[in-house]
Amino acid sequence: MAATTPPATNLEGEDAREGRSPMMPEDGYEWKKYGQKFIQNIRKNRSYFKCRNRRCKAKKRLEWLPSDPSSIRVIYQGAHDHPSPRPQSNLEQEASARRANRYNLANQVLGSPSDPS
DNA sequence: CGGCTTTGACCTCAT
DNA sequence: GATGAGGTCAAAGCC
Ligand SMILES: [Zn+2]
Repeated sequence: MAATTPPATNLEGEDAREGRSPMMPEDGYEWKKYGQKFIQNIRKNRSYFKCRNRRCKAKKRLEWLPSDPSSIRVIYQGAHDHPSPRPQSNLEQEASARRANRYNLANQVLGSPSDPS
């Protein structure tokens, strides 16, 4: 194999930083990731997000199976002190609000592709 | 320069 | 009293 060591052609690119952890799901707010841990209790991966606003105590956590990173569960904790600086989608925005109303003002669970229960 | 992401270490609570 | 799990903060690196 002559070990050519392709210098320029970065074909194999280690740029494959994708698929590791779910990207920041913009749901209408800005979040800052501050931790990630594997929960043994449910055998799931958990990502911890905090609202960009220091005044806001709203937190968000992403939970997904290491075997199925496609299905992500979003758990919102706390409430915001400021309106959404990021209009997401009239349709989804209403849906989100409706869901929150159905569950709690600070404790909702969203399913990724298809919501289970 | 600022801001965000990632990992490790540290803290706390329950058993 | 110690351990494990869960949760949070800080520092470094990168753009
Ligand atoms: Zn907020």
